[in-house]
Amino acid sequence: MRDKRPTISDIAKAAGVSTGAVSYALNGRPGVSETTRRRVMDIADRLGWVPSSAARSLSDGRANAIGLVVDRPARELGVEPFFVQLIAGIQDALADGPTALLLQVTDDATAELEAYRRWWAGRRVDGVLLADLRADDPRVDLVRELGLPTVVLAEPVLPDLPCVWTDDESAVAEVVEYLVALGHRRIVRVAGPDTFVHTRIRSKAFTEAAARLGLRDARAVHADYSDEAAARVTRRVLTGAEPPTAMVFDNDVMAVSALAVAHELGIPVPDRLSIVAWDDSALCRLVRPALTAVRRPIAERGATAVRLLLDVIGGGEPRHVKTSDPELVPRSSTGPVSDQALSPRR
Amino acid sequence: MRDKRPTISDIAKAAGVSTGAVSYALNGRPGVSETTRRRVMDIADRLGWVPSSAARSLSDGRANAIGLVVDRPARELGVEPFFVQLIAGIQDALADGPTALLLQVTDDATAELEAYRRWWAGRRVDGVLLADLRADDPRVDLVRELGLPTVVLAEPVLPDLPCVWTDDESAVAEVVEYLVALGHRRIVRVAGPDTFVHTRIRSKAFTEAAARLGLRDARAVHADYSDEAAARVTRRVLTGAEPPTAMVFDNDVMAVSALAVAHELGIPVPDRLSIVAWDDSALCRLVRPALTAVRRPIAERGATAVRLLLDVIGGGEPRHVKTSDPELVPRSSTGPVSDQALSPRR
DNA sequence: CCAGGGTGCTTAACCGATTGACCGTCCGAA
DNA sequence: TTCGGACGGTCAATCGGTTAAGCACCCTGG
Repeated sequence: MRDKRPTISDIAKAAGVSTGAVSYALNGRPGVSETTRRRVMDIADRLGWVPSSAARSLSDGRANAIGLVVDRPARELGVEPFFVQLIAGIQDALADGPTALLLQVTDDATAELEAYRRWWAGRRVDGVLLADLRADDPRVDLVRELGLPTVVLAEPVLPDLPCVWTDDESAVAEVVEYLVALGHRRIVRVAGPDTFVHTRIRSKAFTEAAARLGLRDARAVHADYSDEAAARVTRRVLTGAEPPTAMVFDNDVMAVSALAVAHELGIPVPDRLSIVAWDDSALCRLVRPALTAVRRPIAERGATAVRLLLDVIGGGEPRHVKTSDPELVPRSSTGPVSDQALSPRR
Repeated sequence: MRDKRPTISDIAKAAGVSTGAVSYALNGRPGVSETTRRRVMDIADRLGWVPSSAARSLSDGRANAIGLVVDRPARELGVEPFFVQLIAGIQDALADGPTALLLQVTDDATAELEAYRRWWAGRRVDGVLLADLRADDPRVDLVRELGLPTVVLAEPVLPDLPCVWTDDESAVAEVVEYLVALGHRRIVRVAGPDTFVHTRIRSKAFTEAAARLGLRDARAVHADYSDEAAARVTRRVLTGAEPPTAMVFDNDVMAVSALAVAHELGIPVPDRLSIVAWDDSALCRLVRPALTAVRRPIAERGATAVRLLLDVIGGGEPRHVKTSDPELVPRSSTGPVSDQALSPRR
């Protein structure tokens, strides 16, 4: 069976006009009569014509695709719903346009840089999305150097690149206030790596909120988002001197992992330990006790980022956009401080 | 700043030869001297040249991309690690080639068909991967009609399309034997929708294994992979007459959901109920008790499928490929039947 | 000395679409 | 009657590669 994907010259032949006329007709540009336009469009429809993206790219210089590189070990990826939700949101914004999503999953920062370079030089994408911004992120320099249209999923820390962000700061404050209202004073935050911009921002907000509320025993420790690291850290914290009565985790996986550790140590949740997860997910809903979590509008963020990127690609001004605010979803893993938890055990 | 992405004509100018010569040189074809070739390649390197994928596609007819449509509601997606693992495997096989992955996430079967049509007609992809095969799947007819190179992630039920599959049948048998060895006789399987080919295959294997081992009380009920449906079904089954002592779930989310239900009903796991999950994941590892699960080589399957697809695109013969076998990973959610569980409560 | 055959390169057509330049035809106005 | 536009097209260049065909040049053998 021969390839029967029609081209405009097939249409031109069928309509008895030149390919130029067909192009004008199909793109709704002046230069052809209404009669001819209708005839051409009917034929195109009948033949199931779809413009060759390669040909179009070549002549108008647009790839009609945007790129996303997910730089995270596959194992971790499977667990965390973050990227999947992000991608769902991206697709939502892309759904009825001609633009496609090019995805690369890698576990190597150099490969990520290389991907951007290849995509841009090979004209495969018109722009890219940058997730998980780090301090002094080399990707930022790269996209600047390349002149590659970019939208960054991060707080507006870069003046020249458009950022799409969620107000984590106030959410952190809200969580701390919520815990304090429940009577907690010894709160430990298990943060992600300090290299991430959002980690620093949350840390700063955490420290400030603690100071404002007069908590002297609030502190942060770092882990790498994995359940193993979280388990290690949690065990150390809970078996150390002056164990906290509440812990806040920077993702859902670590929180669930901590839940298991508490279970092993015979520490009842929430009676002697309250747990809050960052990023809500089915994971949080499904475990027992179900986890209190901060739900961020991740899909919305992806969609917003795409719209902004398409705008920038189209020549729009780069600007920062804030999404709707995170929401604290209280479930069964948080509760008032019990007398038992407050009294130092001996 | 002007666009500085170089083309072969930039290279040609710099090297003092024609673009044709440059093309021969860069593609390792005869027709240029070794000296010229080296000079051209050095210049290309220095300029950071990458071939324009559009131009290449246009002249050789290859898009250098493959497509994957994920047709699943975003909510569900976030939970199940299946697709993410699949994508990770796909990327692995794609990593050092020129081929990219085009991803579409949708929750609408018609949109999926439309995507294949558009991608193929628009020459955006050279081939596609089909996941979650259903009985009488309309996608199969479509790819046949289009002549679109395809690899199906399913048991080899289609003679003309290459399939990449995992031996679920023997895994089902293994699970049943394992449970029977622990003393279980009343086993309920909570399956996915019967429209999926793999559901039917597992169901058949389950029935056969039960018959072979003389279980009269083995039965299957259907759910839709969601935690809600699983909770509903599990509650009904566990509170009904002759509740099972073991349940096997078709994915991890449903198994975790059942764990929560058992917890609520005060049914200890594994003392009075054993639970087995299909598809291992961090979810299974992190909950307490940790779930016994059947681990399938999902990433391997994705990688194998890609290699097969690239082969088919390159003109290779379509053939069926079996991946390595699933593996039963025993954890704490399964155990011997207790006397308590066997005695009908009254 | 010349035919024959590699080398090593250039030329030009081609892939499928877009688009500026150009060109008949017809109509209305002067 | 003739000139000027508007209308409705065609033509050809262009995007960045690939590749068949052609063409100098040099070496070799007879």
